[in-house]
Amino acid sequence: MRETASWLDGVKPVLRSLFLPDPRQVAPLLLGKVLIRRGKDSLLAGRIVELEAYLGAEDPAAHAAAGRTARNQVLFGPPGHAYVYFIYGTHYCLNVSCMAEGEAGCLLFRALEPLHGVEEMAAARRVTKTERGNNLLRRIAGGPGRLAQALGITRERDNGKDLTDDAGDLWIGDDGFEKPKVQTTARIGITRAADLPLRYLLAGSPFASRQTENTVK
DNA sequence: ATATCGATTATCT
DNA sequence: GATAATCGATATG
Repeated sequence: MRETASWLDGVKPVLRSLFLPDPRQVAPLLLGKVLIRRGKDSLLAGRIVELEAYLGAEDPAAHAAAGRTARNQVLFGPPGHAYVYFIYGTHYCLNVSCMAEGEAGCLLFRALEPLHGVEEMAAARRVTKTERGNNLLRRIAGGPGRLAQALGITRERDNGKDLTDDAGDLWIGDDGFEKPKVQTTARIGITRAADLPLRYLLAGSPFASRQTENTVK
């Protein structure tokens, strides 16, 4: 208990105003911040090393492209809130809403560097310790579906949560990490507007979802 | 190392 | 009825 409490010393929740601009402006500011999940007796945390921007009506790849629906309504709400969707019948993905109410930009969390609660996250992911070096760590949260599973994120539990509220159980903190060098590439895994350079990486991070396709555009 | 494929369901056409 | 912002397994060089 004392262990986990002390880990959060000096970690302050980010301000909602961080999420007010266009997600393309927010992404470089959000890289290097820490995503935190609090359980009853656990603290899970990882540094944000990979994000993708999704825009509004002008972005055919965005869930908001066709306007407001039951699924995507959080995107049209105030900034700094969790939009969680279920995909391929198997995976959850976490986004944070950006821009003012009524505008639907967001950022998809694509990879974390595990920082705290590694054993618990590994167990949730069912990865074993037989692998060496960063391979195990990368398999814990190196991908949008993986990081959601590592932190136990589901739509039912987390959709709509305020990620700037450190009294909640899912929030984003600033631990004073240096301003990161940012690398930009095309987005991954989409068919529409696949060429836009809207994927943002903490440059050189070994914890990104993929090590190839990381060329600077 | 890269390529291809199946899983499995909420959501939208 | 088709699709999807993924992942892990399997096959192949």
